[in-house]
Amino acid sequence: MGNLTHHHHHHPVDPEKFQAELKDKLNSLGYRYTPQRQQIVGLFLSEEGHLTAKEVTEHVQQQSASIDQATIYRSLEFFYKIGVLSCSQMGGQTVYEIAHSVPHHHLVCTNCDTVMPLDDHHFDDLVAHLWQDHQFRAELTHLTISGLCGHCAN
Amino acid sequence: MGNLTHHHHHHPVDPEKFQAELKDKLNSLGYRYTPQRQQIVGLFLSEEGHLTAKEVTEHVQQQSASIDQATIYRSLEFFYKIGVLSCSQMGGQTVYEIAHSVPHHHLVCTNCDTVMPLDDHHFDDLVAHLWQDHQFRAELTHLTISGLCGHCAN
DNA sequence: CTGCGTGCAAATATTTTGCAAATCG
DNA sequence: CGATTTGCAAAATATTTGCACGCAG
Repeated sequence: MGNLTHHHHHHPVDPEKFQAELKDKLNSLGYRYTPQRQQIVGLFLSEEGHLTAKEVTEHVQQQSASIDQATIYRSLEFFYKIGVLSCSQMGGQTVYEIAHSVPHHHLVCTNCDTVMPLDDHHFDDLVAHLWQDHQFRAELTHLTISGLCGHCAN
Repeated sequence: MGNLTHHHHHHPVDPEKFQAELKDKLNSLGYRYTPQRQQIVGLFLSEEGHLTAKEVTEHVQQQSASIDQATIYRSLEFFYKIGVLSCSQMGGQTVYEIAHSVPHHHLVCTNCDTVMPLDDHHFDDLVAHLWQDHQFRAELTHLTISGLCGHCAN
């Protein structure tokens, strides 16, 4: 199980603004935005990729504080439930990332482990076919497709 | 994590012939076709679906003998390596099934947990688009698509 | 008989849970 | 203050490994 590199791309969100709004959101729901939670969300904002629970733990504990594993797990689950993080399966591992409003998928290069986001619209035809041919109402969220990226395919 | 029901469809292979040929294949490679391995393969032939290591253990141990967990894990890995079983991820779980020569995928109903096989050709257009638009050479093997089956969608 | 494979037990890895103490609002 | 969260420790779950014995070929 190799460690995953991530495709960084500049995000439109301002981290500080995001965190401030998130704090308000949590507070208005009766939840708290603790330093631990801030640190975890901060990590996802700076990394802008998908991280496993283990990776989150490593990054966060290396940064400074010693946040307990259990806290990491509970926080990831918490943020997933309230829709701040999304969760998917990549190579048998559960990975989390900031939840985008637009559904998207991932292309993973089996050679260099680069992960590229893939827009949802690529699956429109497939979804239509599945409905027509199989009466199957596909819910395509966070599909992961393996293969060779342009760089490694040549 | 609900337990998975499977879509049974009659297989073109004769279980006894399959097992006999498999024995020959293993022997010619210097491997042995032990009762434990026979039982495991027999299970996959009769179930004709995907099973987790845990499910294999339950079925096999319930059948008669008490095969050790470790043996199950080692056998699944063994059969995967020599190409008799294929392996994929479904809902975060590793599942195995008899390796078919024709690549195929799965539709999983999130309501009734039914699993339906899906032919590879549905993805031809997608693969072509990924290559054209993203220079990505997709290796589509064992994709799992969630959604509602015809029965549950209505 | 030879070495591949199994059972057993223990190690390792991953995730979850109970509970008392800490702390955010 | 009071409910939410955290840390800690222990439990539950999942998978792997070492080793001596058993058995298929």
